[in-house]
Amino acid sequence: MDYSHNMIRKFRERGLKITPQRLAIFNLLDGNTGHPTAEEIYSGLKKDFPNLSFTTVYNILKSIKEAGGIQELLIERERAHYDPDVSLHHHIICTRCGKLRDIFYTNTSEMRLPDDILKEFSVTGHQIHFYGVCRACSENEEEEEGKTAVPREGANAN
Amino acid sequence: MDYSHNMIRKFRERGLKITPQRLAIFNLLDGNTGHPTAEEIYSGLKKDFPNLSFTTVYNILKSIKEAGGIQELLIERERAHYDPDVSLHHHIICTRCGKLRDIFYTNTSEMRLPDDILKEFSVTGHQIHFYGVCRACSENEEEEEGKTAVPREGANAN
DNA sequence: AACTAAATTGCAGTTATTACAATTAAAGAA
DNA sequence: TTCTTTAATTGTAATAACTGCAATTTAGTT
Ligand SMILES: [Mn+2]
Ligand SMILES: [Mn+2]
Ligand SMILES: [Zn+2]
Ligand SMILES: [Zn+2]
Repeated sequence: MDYSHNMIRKFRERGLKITPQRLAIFNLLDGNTGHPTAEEIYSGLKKDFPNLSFTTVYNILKSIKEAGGIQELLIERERAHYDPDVSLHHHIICTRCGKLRDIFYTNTSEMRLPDDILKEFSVTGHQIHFYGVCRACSENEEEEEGKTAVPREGANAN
Repeated sequence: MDYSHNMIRKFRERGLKITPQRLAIFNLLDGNTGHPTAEEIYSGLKKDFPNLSFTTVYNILKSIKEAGGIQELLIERERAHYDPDVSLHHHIICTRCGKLRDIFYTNTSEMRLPDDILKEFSVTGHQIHFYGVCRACSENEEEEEGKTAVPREGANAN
């Protein structure tokens, strides 16, 4: 609710119109910690907007991003995930099943970049992505391995 | 040279054959700090292997990655970049032109993850990506803006 | 109610990556 | 060296996420 109102305000400030599709996406994103993909957002709205276009979803996400209302997570090759929480936090994804979780990181060691980088780039943001294998996936794997080989402990490299 | 020999050894250990295409990719990657894409690797070898297949490039990159010889950088939506330097360092990319640079980060504040994450995931790695606008691009932008509006200082958000 | 610029829609592209079957070739044995 | 086996490479077709664009609709204003 709060998120939606903020976005409405931001969109108005930017001279963008408030359409039902935009409102619906604001509402879908509001408090959403699931890091949805464009496809998931599209599916989520399809019931209420039977002839919603994918193009519209992409357009709206682009506008929201430009207004600072989401971050686009480039954490897996196949597709982008969208996160309405633009505060400082990191993410971890299971490279087997794609399970994606927030990491609210306490160790606030300020990212101080080397001077030559700061001279060459005007930095706008950063993302920290962790990769791993989740419980469920490593247990499944053990089972499958078990048929032919000796099961190992959960730790294995990417 | 050293990189190639290591990769040859690693491939042998894993029972993989040493083919001319594989050798050529090892050599292309050896000491390569340019973070090439699959397409750039393909083009780089095309002179020596006129009927090299893209599939081969992707297959070989996959094998090298599985052998720990490269990291795949998922830093921009469009394509993956490959980095034969698998030691701890970060990257920054210009969101306008795609210029991609290493950041050798000194501040070694050990990434200590929250316990609930460590309980749920067996972590295999992480990547830190910075986004920004490079000198050349922000200067170009000023020029273009200058035609209609007042030029600003270099700092602008994504 | 009428107007107009902007948003949405429906498709048709684009592009990186993957799947797969047929051909070729590396590596080890004879 | 030649033979054999098995994996690697090739060529091509498929996939899937995203983008471009022209036509239609609509939000916001008068
Ligand atoms: Mn998040
Ligand atoms: Mn690098
Ligand atoms: Zn998993
Ligand atoms: Zn640039």
